Amino acid sequence: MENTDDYLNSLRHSCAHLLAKAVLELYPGAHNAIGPSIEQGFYQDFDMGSHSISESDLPKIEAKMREILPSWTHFDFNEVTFEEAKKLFKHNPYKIELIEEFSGEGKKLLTNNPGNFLDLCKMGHVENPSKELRHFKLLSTAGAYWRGSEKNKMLTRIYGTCFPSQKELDEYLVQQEEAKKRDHRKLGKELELFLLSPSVGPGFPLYMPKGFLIRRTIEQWLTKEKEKRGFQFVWTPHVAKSDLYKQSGHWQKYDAMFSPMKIDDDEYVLKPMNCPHHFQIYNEKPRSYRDLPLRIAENATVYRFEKAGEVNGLLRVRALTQDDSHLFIRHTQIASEIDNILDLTLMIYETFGFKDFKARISTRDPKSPDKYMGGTKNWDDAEKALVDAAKRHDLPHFIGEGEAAFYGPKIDMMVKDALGREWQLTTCQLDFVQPENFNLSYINEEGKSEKAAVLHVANLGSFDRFFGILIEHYGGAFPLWLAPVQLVLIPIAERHNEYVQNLAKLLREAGVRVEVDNKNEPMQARIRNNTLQKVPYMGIIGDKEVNDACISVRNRSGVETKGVTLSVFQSQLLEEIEHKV
RNA sequence: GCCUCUUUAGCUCAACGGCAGAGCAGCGGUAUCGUAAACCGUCGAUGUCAGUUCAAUUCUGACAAGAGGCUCCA
Repeated sequence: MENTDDYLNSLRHSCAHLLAKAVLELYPGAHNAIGPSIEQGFYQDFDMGSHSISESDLPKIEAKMREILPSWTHFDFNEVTFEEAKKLFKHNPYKIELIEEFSGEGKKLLTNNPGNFLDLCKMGHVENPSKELRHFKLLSTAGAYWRGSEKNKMLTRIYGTCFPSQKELDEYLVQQEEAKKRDHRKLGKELELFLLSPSVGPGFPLYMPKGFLIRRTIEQWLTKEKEKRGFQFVWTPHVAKSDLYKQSGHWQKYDAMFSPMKIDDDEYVLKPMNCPHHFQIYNEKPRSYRDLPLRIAENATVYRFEKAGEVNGLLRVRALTQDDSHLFIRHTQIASEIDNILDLTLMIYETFGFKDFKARISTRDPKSPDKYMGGTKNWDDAEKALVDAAKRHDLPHFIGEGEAAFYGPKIDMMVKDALGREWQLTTCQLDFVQPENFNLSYINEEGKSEKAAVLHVANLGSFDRFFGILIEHYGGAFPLWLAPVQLVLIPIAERHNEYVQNLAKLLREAGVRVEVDNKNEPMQARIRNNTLQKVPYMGIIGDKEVNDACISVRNRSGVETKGVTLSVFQSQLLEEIEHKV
């Protein structure tokens, strides 16, 4: 596995060099910046000088690459000195910046040359590009800031991919096309789940009846599961005084708040998070150690000023509803509470059949320890607690060094959408700072006041993003317990209507979401329509069913079961709903 | 916010510097049918605002909305 990954990386990194050469030949004056191999292919950044390129130029560039390729029989490597390197790349300001940086870090400076194109480069190439690099395709262009910083110049990035064989390349491209069909924005429209209306505003999704039914079903189920685990639910308003966020520090540190508004003589904001509200509830009376852990939960809508270019379907919105909770705990309870949170999270993921996820544990940046508040001992313990918890739960995890918030480390679950982009769902953050800011304390066994620790937890993350991911995960074919319409009854002819209506009433009373499709269309058309709507079950009713008091069942995959007894059918449905499969 | 691209009917797509065309959906009929599309009729559109032009949906610009992307560092 390791070896094939290495080879794929070499292949793609080599291909990025080929792309650089082709673009530089076609567009004199352009400079290549960096061109790494990435998970699904590679990219190469360019400063295009006075030129600009778009996706319509890709075929031309690809043709140039194929023209150059036969002359690339091997890469020549050389180690060069700082002075040599600066001389060799004097025309390219990006390479010069890299040379100076690498040299400053004491790294070796390496160049490669496949024959006619000298580039600064780390190692990792194929042996014979002319033979191995044949199965590539340029995919898209994009703007990308030099080194990812908005302060730098925006470069032109070209994305492409490369595989060892044409078959693998073709399979990848087909798979990408298939993935687009699962896009939650497309399915959301086709299945009438949610709406993004320009009149309401970008990032402010509206849930249609079917979408809201699914969301509410998840919400009700999760609320029950949390109550079983000792969470107490609250409700807090969507607007609060700015001063509240000044006290929490968000006003100073958090950049996604909407502009404040004035009410009477005070300044108010739409709430971007619920923590300070829940802290008010905690502080409403003196707390005893016997009250802890105190678990306050809220399915709370918050408002965040996400950048216009970042807003994306349901995955990044400006009005989102978190399944938020704040756990007020003693420091000795950290490990066990994190265990409980991970247990619940894994139970949720298992219920929905999520398998491809990993945990990211965000820790301090060892280079700048002064950035963090809360005491070294606390941090050491907390980071260890998170890693230990991940290990205890056999979670695939990695450390995000330097990614912790200033107030504490955290553990997040990362999942991928249909197009392979990674999103954070679950988050569990330890916090030692807000207890200081808000004096969140309790009286211990000895009658003395101690500071609580706070765990900020959102198990789904937000209902919105989770729903978006869920739509793509199921490709719109929701399991029975979530399906907005669980069963459609299709009478073959008008004379079967009465039987069907009675049956619908019966099943509805038993708790099944059932509809009757008696539109003036042939049965085949109605089967097709409901299949396209991904209704889990259709019940076909004709003379035979009416006479035998039974039902003919067809599922959305086309599997038919004829002559099913009504009582058997009903209990099968109810059982499937109960088991959430 | 920035880069590139996109915007024609509810949906999917066509055409064109000179009357905007179809399928599906909707609506009105006819047909009442055995497991993924019955038939006939009918309604309906060039994102917004400017500019160029005899003429703009088409060309140009601004705005709006949408898509992909913005360190998985030589």
